[in-house]
Amino acid sequence: MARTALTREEVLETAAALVKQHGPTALTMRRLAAELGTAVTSIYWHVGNRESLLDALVERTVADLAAITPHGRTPAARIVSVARALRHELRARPHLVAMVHERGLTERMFLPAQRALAQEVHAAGLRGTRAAEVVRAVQVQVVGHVLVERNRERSPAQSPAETELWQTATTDPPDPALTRALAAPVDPERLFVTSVRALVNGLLGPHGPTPDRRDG
Amino acid sequence: MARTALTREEVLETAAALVKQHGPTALTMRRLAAELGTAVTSIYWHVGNRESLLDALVERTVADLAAITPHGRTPAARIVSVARALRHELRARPHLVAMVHERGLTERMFLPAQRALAQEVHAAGLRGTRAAEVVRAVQVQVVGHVLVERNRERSPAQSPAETELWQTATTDPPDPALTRALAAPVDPERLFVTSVRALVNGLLGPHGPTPDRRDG
DNA sequence: ACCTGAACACCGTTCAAGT
DNA sequence: ACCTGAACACCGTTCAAGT
Repeated sequence: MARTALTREEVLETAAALVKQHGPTALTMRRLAAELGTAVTSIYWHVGNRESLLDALVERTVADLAAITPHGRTPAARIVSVARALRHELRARPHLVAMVHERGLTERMFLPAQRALAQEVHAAGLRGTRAAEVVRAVQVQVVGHVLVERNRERSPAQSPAETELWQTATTDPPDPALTRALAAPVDPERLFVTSVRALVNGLLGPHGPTPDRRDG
Repeated sequence: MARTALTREEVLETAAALVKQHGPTALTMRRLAAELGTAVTSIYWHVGNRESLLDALVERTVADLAAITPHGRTPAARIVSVARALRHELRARPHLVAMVHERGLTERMFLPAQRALAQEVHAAGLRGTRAAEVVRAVQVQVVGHVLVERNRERSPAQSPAETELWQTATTDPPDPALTRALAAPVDPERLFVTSVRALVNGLLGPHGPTPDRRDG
């Protein structure tokens, strides 16, 4: 009843498919073996153990991330376009990105984008440590947004809902319209673009970062 | 060999201690039982199962989060102070915060801070949906930073290091000082304050959010 | 070089039985 | 009302044995 020879590539492919469809918890060695039609222990010969199998999947994801090219006229617009593209790519593979994050390889994954951002910040006239700060601020902004967004999506029914919580506030709200707006659902794309634009304006604009003062 | 009567409170306390010291994976029902000096199955009577035990721990963390009060003179400074305090609180209990995040209760946990931010944004003269957008942008900014920071700390030795990656760049870097700065280690506190300040300036300042245009 | 089943030490959970 | 041990169906991993 021998099947065609098992390859490391085949193991990785099937494992990746399992993760994409049902999340990382669904990737058990026994289930993977069943999917492949082999004995559980054969997998060990090809990939070592579960941990290094996951490592390999993560490595793959990092490599998969397509190169991102900026679009737009001004440096600010081009930076925002990189941020948007980045967000899009990350959201296309949530499970695998989460695994990259858990393994602390987010930095690695972001390198191509970082290069693109660096070029734009340079074009905007910033140099040295100040320029680096802008690159990093944008990078953190993007990763942070994606992580928070994903979190929000995974749990659409908060209990109690924000609405309810705001209604039970002890102090009267200063602005009913604000209260209503905070109780309403979020448009993540919109919030994302608004935030990135504000951050970039704040960093590139006349009020830019003040490297020497630390007090709030 | 009967010990004093087991209480739900005692179970939660011991479970929380285990998580704080060794992370959530260390919290197995058998280990918890050993720590408590009872049979594994006794725990089930008090907390149902592992899942609802974790739920209870998360609920506790949300409740534990101390009320945060703004400091400073201008609304912008007061917003930044809330952001810093928030970051500090979150970083004090990383494992539990991660669990709150995984369970999608980040929103809930942030409500007190959200109220404080709302008041400051109101004081800064913003109203309605625009004000709400600022509150949310700052909130995401803080959570995002904390998540990314924690990720960076958990894996101090990136392989290959950023330095190495930048050195192997195919295109010549436009700014050697920028390249050097990006290869150097990050000061997270500094990056955080710079980013929040820039975001707040960008949102409250003259270039504020433009709610109707969506193009980058 | 590659694959296998048996075995080990773990899990979370259920359940009938105790007091 | 509270606690217990036995049992079940899972894990990841090791290892001696096969070809």
